[in-house]
Amino acid sequence: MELRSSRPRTTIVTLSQQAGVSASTVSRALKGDPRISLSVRERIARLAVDAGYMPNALARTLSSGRSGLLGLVLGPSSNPFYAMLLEEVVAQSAERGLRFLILHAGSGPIEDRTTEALLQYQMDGCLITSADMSSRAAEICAANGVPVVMINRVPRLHASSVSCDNAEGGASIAQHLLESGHRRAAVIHTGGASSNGIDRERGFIERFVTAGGCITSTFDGRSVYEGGHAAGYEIAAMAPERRPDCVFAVSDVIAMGVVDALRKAGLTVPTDISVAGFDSIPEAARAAYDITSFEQPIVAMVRRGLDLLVDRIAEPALPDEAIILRGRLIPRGSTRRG
Amino acid sequence: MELRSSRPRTTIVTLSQQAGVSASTVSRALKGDPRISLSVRERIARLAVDAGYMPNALARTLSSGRSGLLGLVLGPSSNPFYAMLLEEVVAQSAERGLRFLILHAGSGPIEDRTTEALLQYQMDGCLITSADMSSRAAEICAANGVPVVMINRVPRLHASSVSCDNAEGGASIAQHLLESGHRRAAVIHTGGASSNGIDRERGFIERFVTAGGCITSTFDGRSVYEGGHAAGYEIAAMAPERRPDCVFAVSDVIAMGVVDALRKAGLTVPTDISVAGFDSIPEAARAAYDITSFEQPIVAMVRRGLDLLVDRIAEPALPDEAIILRGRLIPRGSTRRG
DNA sequence: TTGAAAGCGCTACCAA
DNA sequence: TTGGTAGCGCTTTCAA
Repeated sequence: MELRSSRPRTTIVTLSQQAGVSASTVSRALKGDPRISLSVRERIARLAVDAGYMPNALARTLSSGRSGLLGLVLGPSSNPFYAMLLEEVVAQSAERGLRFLILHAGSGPIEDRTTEALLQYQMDGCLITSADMSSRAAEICAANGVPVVMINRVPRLHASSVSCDNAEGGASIAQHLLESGHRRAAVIHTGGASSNGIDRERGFIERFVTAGGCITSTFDGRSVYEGGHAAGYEIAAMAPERRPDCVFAVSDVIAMGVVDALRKAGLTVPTDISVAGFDSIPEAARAAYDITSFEQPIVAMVRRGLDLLVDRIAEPALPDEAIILRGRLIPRGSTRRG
Repeated sequence: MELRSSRPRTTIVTLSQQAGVSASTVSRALKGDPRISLSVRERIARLAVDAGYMPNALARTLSSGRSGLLGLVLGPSSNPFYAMLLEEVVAQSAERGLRFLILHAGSGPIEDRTTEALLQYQMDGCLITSADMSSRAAEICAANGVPVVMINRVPRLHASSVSCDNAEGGASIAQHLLESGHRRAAVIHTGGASSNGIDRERGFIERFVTAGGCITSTFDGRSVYEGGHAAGYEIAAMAPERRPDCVFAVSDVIAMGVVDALRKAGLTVPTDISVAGFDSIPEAARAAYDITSFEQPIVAMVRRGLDLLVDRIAEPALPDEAIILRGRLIPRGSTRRG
């Protein structure tokens, strides 16, 4: 029964005995209830510090119904964008006193088993930052009345979301390329059903074509460097007169693959061909790549995402909400100017 | 009191009423206790499934003393090595049914507040995968009898650890460079107190110098790309006759910065100068960099780390243990041959 | 201003 | 093979 070998932890009862008051008084005193006289409050606070008292969050959950625990589903952190998202989420949740349980990290699907296991921990809510593969988890959460918020993904059902204006982002890139004289574009999409990728592609194509450009070809970049690399090779292999004069990849990791492949095939970026990406991750911004991109406002996205979640935990009846934040075009050296 | 708006969750009591048995019987039946007759066990199992019953892990904790929760401290995931470690930890812990609470992610120090808050969740153990900045957290865990295991870091106190043979890794790199005719090396370390970085540097220098090479200079790479980049520039700016013929960076991210800086300064890698890193992250292995490196056996490291942790949770009296795994030199194109 | 008591959902001990 | 009972540590009425 007594599993922890060290001395039994100080509990609220220990304290109440030491203080010569009841447990309820200690409970109230510790959370600063003004009904408890100041002197008693102070005395108990002192005792608690001396004893190194630490309330048992799990026991509290049982009686209060709130665990203070949130679930986190993270996309493949091999994409630095998700790694950034992770750090931002952790940093901001530390400030707010929110705790995250890791539900999943990576590109694979989330097993029902995992989701259910986590539900057993009475998560108050769930944050999903993943472009794909998380519908089922969201479903399970929704079915159990656990609020779900998605960052960087527009949900198909039962969830609120925060994303940047992907279509507008794609359009900005198109605009930028058009204005600098490009007319023939290749697009590298993700292949998957990610709403992000689709919106970016759609926004790009619409604007580019409307303004008189043409799309010469599209490729499946599978959201990874290697996918972009393969597409880049194919593009480089095209006859010069049939080759596009610019490439739009729906994410920076893909764009990095494209750039490397084009260079290896002997083409110069942007002289021979321009390349643009999306996300504006630091890796793609470095001088070696210097890729024109569309920056997602990560800090604000995370802030609003946590807002949505906290609000819905406090008031479960709130309707789903979809927040779209404006991103920012960042022209860099990978796209030829005027 | 009733916070969740939806129907009250099915509990063990609900089930026991439906089944017409006691709660204890349900509890035992559900965990397959052979003392309960098979027929009853099956009937209850069916009922549980029908009702969508999900045990409350928190309540279980309260009575059993085990939360099934582990704490995770993650290094800066801007370094892909940590991102890989994260995914591997999550994947393997899913298989083992372990749950992780995020204690920290990033390069900053962990605030005591955070550690303490997490302790309130009665974590059974804590996994630290970070080269630095986590001593205090480990202390607090140790003081509360929570087993700590560190991956990729050798602890100074109260913790078990798994790491690869960093000194041997540095030595292998040195050996490789020596055998291919290099004699003048620059070393880029992390500057910090990370035992990893220090061991790698020490192992490298010892072997290199012993075999007749010389260390021309050392730089502080601060564990980041930019640090390597700055060092690379300084190296490129040296007079050719004073310049080293090879560079050893204690991590691949640093090495990538070095390569980019050298190239930008007009030098060719490896013709003019060779560069080697450590970790063998995919980003540095790509054709654009193709950096010779020393691979850490991540899968095995995580496996053994979880082993250590699980063992110590079951048996807290086990002594601390330090496991060192062998890594593997991977020669690539960034170092000149013979 | 404080205390007593009930109960959150589950486990584990002791009986039967 | 099963049931009853007593907690685990905390919160929260209801009384005093």
